[in-house]
Amino acid sequence: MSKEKSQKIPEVTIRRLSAYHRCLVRAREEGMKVISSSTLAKNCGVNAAQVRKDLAYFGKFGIRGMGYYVDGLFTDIKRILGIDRVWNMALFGAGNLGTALLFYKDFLKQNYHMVAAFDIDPEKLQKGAIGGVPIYHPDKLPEITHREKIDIAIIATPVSKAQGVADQVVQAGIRGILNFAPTRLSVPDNVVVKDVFFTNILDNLVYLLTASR
Amino acid sequence: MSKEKSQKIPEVTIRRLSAYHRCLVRAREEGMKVISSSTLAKNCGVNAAQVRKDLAYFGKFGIRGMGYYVDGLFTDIKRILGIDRVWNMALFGAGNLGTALLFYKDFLKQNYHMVAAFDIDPEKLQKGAIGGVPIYHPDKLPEITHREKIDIAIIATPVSKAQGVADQVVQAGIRGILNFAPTRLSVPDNVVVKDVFFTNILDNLVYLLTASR
DNA sequence: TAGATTGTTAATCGATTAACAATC
DNA sequence: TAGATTGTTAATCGATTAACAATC
Repeated sequence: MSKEKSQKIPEVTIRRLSAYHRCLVRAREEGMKVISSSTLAKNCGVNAAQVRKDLAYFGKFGIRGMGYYVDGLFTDIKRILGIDRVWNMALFGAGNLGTALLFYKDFLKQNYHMVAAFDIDPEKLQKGAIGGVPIYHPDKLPEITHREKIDIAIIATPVSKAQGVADQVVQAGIRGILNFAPTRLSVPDNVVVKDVFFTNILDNLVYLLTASR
Repeated sequence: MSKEKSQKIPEVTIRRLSAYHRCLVRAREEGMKVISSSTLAKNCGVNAAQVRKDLAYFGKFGIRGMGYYVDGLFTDIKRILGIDRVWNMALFGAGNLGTALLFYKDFLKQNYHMVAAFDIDPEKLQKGAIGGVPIYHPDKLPEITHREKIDIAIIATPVSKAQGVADQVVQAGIRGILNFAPTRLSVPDNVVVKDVFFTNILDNLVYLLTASR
């Protein structure tokens, strides 16, 4: 049973849903058939009422007195998040980080497919592919985007190139960007950007170490 | 002027402080001498009152009618975050992602020094170093931790090895962990862990694309 | 039925922001 | 002095959690 209520869903709820999903993968591997909100909460380090509240935004998934069917909840959360299908991704910038991402195995496990890489380095273009992913010159972006049905761009270029690439990506009709270049990208309202800034995360870690608790 | 009030500082405030810091780096490069809370806010995509509130947790840094000295605020934020010194890091797991991190240039720019890498692969140990960073067998962890004064462990091993490595790291006296292995680590209360889970971030992106706004 | 756990309400807690006196 | 912008208060908004009736 699921009625997606039209209501503002907090961003943190979505992040936690993703964490619950990860826990459920584990629970399935361990052969659990049913899980309670309190067990799920403990495994994810959150409050049990919060688990139930988060799920309540999207419907009723449990059985009173019993808990949640692991398989059922797993499927429902996938559907809620939109990860019950394949998402095609293209990498921009096949440097060290980019290359590592081309080889990254966890993407595939979760239905995230890396279908193309773009770089301007003639040597890399010469190779044709890295980690089994074909490399193209950015000139080919519009063509490849269409042919490979690219949904998401991963930007791993130097900062100096990132905004330009973002502009081209948006121009080609891609609406999702995962940005590793440590700079804020400006994009139209209908495009979604998620930043992964390693040094900001380290700053956060260091603050907690310095404030020492 | 700065009196660190003993008050609970929200985690989001620290994250924003890190973003302000990034903006100030840029402002300095552009030769700006003074910046107002509204300009800083606009550059970081937040509310101007929020910038002032965030700073107010730590003291008074501005001049009424004028704004903030770019250099002064830059220095103050570095001090608040604890990034006004060098932090030594060690990498665990020199696979694709790990190797990319060994070559990652932005760490150095921000006083994050990668001083050692640990791996069990004989071939890698044979090489002695990757990206200028010496590689050791984990057996040497206690010795190297002490000698190189390692503050932070970066875990980039497979999930199956991550908890074991975390245990060794904690045992060696390291109190900060940046974890790339997609699994929750259990550590003592006095140890700080920050997770970087690529697929969770993609899940989040995908939800927003699916919910389409 | 007795025991357990959900779904949901209401209370609490915390973060954001508008507004403005203070002051450069 | 007039104009500008801070630092801070108070109002608003939103998220977390305790509590419990509903119900398996």
